[in-house]
Amino acid sequence: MRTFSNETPNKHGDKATVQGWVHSRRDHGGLIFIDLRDHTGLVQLTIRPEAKQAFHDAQGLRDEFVVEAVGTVTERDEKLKNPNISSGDVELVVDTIRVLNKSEALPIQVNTSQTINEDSRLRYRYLDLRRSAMQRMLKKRAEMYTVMRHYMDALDFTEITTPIIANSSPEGARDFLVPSRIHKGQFYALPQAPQQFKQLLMVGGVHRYYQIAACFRDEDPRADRLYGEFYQLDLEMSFVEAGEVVRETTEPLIKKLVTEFAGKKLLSDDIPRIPYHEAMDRFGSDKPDLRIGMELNDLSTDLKDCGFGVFSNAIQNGGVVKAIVAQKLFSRSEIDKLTERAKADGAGGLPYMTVENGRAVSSITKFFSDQELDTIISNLGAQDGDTIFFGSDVRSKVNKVLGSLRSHLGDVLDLKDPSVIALAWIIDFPFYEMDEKTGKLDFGHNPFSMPKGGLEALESDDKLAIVADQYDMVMNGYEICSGGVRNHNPEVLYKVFGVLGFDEDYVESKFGAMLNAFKFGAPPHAGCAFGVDRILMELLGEDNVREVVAFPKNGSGVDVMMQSPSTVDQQLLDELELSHTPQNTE
RNA sequence: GGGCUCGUAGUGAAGUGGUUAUCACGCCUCCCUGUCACGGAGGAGAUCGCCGGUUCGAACCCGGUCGAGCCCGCCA
Repeated sequence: MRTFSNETPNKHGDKATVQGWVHSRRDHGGLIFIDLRDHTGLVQLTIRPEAKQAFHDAQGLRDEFVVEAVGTVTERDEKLKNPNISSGDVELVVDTIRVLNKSEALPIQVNTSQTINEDSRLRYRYLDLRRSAMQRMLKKRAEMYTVMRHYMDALDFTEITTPIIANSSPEGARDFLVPSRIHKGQFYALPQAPQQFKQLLMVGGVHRYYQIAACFRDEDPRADRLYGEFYQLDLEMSFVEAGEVVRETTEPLIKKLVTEFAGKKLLSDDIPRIPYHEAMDRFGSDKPDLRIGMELNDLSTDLKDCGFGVFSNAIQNGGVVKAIVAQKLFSRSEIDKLTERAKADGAGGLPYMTVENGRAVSSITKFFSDQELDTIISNLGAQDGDTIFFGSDVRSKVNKVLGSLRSHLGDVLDLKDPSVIALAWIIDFPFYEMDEKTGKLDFGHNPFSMPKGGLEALESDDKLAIVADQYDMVMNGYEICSGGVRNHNPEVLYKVFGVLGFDEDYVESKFGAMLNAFKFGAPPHAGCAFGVDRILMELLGEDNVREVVAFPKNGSGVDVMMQSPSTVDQQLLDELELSHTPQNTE
């Protein structure tokens, strides 16, 4: 029993039984219309007074009552057809109606197009999910999973689930801990990623592994980052090099998702590989949105002797002067707002020039020679009607400020075409990075990646020059995939941690299983993991990941519907020998 | 932990110092035989997040607090 689905069209004169929710009721006194909704959409029920009992019953119906109606499918008169719903050519003239369940007045309306506060939507997510947009989203996620599974299966990948109750890992994000009842004082942890398990599968002779894996991280969320748990298409391959993962396995899949699954256009069919440092220099970001032009240009050489102290001093102190060109003249107040943003990112200010009649116009042009001004315009290729924004400081700060400004201007100038997907690989990440505050060396990215050059590279003096055999994919400014050629050599793994001052005992205590495994014939292997929530968000044109998840936590890590986290029974705490300091007990 | 923005009937919004806080949707009652966001008449529903202060007078100004969203930190 179902409503009017596209697969089984109902014809004029058919008897039909339909079940669903009352989407809206239009009571004309002597004639009642009900829009009945189920997962396939809407159908109009027409209840005439001749069907005496049904008419009486229909008068008592309210929004979101669950009902079953029996009647006759009837072709509507031409002028009564409703092109807005798929079953709009017909209606069900009802004989009998049965209320399967009633509904109280709703806290949030299902049949409305007005925006509803996210807090209310999440509190009543089961009502929110009844809305067609959310139904569509759930279907699309399932469809995406199917595309992924078919693709991986066809490439001889084996789907293997790895433990959810696992071990705390010392590097990376904050863990969710799970206390052990049997082993007092000890803890499991929910995995941040199946990283170690999948590498152990490679050692275990699994040729190609994948799973759509739940990952758990206790870090503060963002619009593009869920709190607590998220899903990755996690894959790993043995006896391969980077190219086989990147070109032969993941690129065809992601292109298929962009074009066939999402119906969007690729900015370019060839997916560029951009070294990390080049990305930072050109875009001020390691996850650039390539739909936006406006690359960062280095003017340090041209302006090192200029009369503008802010610039020349920055350059003399080892910094840089860079600029981006926006194709718009901004108002004073717009400039002020942009300046505020730049300052929030750490800039001292936001110098700018406009281009009018081929000449630079600005309150600061007086500090520059005519030749310098001409050089600025010609090197940037700036045209009349453009605004040039400058950044001057140490390279990393200029990149950050102008990179952030570039992305923002991409929104302001409407340069992010939602029908276009721009992909890029960012490669050659620094293996180690210097913490600017503490001056200490730390991992730049994934410590399990193979350093390019292996043991030899690790012994070089310039640790910051060591590059990881690692590749991240960027989609429209979001990191959607991270992968690498793994370090399968125990000697190199000891050394990787040794550079940071960790001795062999430490490495063995934290990664003993993997180290041991690598001593028994670990095959070379490589892989990656796609963030499926983020991919779905971008492919569905959403700007918040919570929109593509059935039951997300809110921005404070709270499930306002289920009211988790929550306190637990004392007995449970006693069994685990856990105690806690009570918060104010109201 | 920090910054910015916000908090007004069930929902979404208006109201920037002055009688009884406005509107739309929803809800309740009545009328209505072709609507599809049906229409019409009437009605109920708000301690303006909470606490304190300034003022003759506060939804509005100030301080604090709680909650939400976005961002920074954080996210190998």
